[in-house]
Amino acid sequence: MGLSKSDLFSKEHNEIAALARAFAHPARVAIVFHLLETKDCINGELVLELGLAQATISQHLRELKELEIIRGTIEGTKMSYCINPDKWFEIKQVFDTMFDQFEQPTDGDCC
Amino acid sequence: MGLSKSDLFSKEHNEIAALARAFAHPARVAIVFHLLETKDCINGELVLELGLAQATISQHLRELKELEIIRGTIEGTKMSYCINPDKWFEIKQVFDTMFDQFEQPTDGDCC
DNA sequence: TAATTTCATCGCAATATTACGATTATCGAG
DNA sequence: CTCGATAATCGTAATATTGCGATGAAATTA
Repeated sequence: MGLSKSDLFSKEHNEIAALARAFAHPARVAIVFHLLETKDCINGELVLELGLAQATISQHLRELKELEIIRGTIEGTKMSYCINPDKWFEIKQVFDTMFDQFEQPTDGDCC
Repeated sequence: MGLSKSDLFSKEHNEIAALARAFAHPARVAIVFHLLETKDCINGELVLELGLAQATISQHLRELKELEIIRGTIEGTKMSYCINPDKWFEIKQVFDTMFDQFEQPTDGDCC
């Protein structure tokens, strides 16, 4: 069948998966990196930067926006997008916590 | 059309996306968390833990294994999986670097 | 050796994602 | 108000992902 019976999994696991999904496509990674560098951009700029159609980029932007990773404000006839600092730190926190969960197996080698 | 014209994107962006994909499904997140906690587990244990079929979990394990996030060794008729420490730290590094790329917009508010 | 246990793989169905052309809505310029 | 520019949305095709039953392979046990 299809996708994720999300009620099988804990809220935490579902949330991490949802956040990871945001970065699970190179176009969205590229968009985020572009925003990290220029801290201000428009859809059209990205259409030139990446080689994707306007509709496609708009769709990726919407996904990032729905997760509140980015914010957009209308700037005349253009749009200005930027990283949402609060969410950015929240995500960083979530992943940091996960990565720090790992303990080196001091005793023997496990496998 | 379909998926990612991965040659449109930089090697770095593709790699981040591939790593993020590993965590982009709650079942895989749950598996990783289970390994983080018990640092040793078998497929069958996970079938009880999560509510998925044996074949499904085996498939998720394979994806994690292909990315070298986990390793598995044969233990009699069972399998013993564990986190791959080297890869774990590498991934942590990749994400840390990305998250630290963000600079708070000191001057004005951008959007 | 035959039965059992455990996991991987195959093949397929169901669903999600990605991509894009076409259309629509909004704003600024003339 | 009309036109041009810009980005969101719609509809749809192509592709990827998930999930699982059935089957297969390898080791253990009886």
